[in-house]
Amino acid sequence: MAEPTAGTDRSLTRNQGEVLSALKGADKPLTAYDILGLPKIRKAGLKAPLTIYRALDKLMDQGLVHRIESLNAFVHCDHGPHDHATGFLICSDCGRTLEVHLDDCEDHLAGRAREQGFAVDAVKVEMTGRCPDCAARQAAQAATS
Amino acid sequence: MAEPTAGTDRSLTRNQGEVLSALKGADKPLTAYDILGLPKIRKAGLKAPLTIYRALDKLMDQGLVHRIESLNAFVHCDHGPHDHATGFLICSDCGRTLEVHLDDCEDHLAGRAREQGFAVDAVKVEMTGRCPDCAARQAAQAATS
DNA sequence: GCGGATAATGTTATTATATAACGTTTAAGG
DNA sequence: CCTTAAACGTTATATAATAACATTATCCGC
Ligand SMILES: [Zn+2]
Ligand SMILES: [Zn+2]
Ligand SMILES: [Zn+2]
Ligand SMILES: [Zn+2]
Repeated sequence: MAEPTAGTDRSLTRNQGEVLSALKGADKPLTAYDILGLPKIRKAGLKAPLTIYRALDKLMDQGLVHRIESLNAFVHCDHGPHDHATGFLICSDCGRTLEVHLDDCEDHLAGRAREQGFAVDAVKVEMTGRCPDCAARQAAQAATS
Repeated sequence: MAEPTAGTDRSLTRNQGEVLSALKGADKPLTAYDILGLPKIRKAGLKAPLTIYRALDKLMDQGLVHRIESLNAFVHCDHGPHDHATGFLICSDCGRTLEVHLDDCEDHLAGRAREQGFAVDAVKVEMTGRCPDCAARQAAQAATS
């Protein structure tokens, strides 16, 4: 094997491709069991949870998929390959998420950790709230009442 | 009831007190089932998962306990009642965690969200790495070999 | 192409985490 | 005392993730 460096797009296996495609086709994060339940996935012959989890693990290794901890769900990465960490905005109303770059904020956070003698490997940021669409809808409903 | 404002220390029920005490006595985050398995907890008569989860929910409402999403575990809050968000440093070696204030970094993150039209309710930050003790131990072992 | 190594997959069972449903008890307030 | 809401007990169930082990596919040097 060409021993790809982290993040390289080594060609995907069939299972990995199916799972990635499923996530790309979704408009919000899917749990492993959500994916498992998709007709396309069943038709492709993927029928055990472990099959899904294994594919997800590899996709995450390659940075093509992220895990949203607070949802136990997975989402396709819509950024290019990124070295610095990203955060997620999670709409508690519609369930959709938005990935945002952290840039210098990551350094800020890691610095706070270093003050404590802590060597940081990975930073995860998840913010819950309302997306523009849902916020607008709520405002409209409030005006009506 | 005195209708306490968020974060006030309304007196705890027996179950809540037992669970909080268990978390205070631990040196790292415990899962609900970790708590359920503690002799003290069993002796106190708490024996169903739901009993633990209910107590944890109330304790989190009061800001006395935090949930670590990436561990599915819970930890006693060792800060005073805090309005701004906090983050957690998680040692991937020993499993211990350290709570850190986010202060202005929270504003920074929320600002990033607002740029996207997103109204943020809550910010969760979890950083994985090695704590000072484990980093030192690793360094010592590396020197020996 | 052959042979050995490595990675991916299939299959079944099991563990771990969390909630639903429903009835009972407890505590507060008029 | 009576009402009401919160907390609790109990059982069953839903959801999320991994263990164990056999099998197949792929890569690579020969
Ligand atoms: Zn990404
Ligand atoms: Zn929304
Ligand atoms: Zn805290
Ligand atoms: Zn440590």
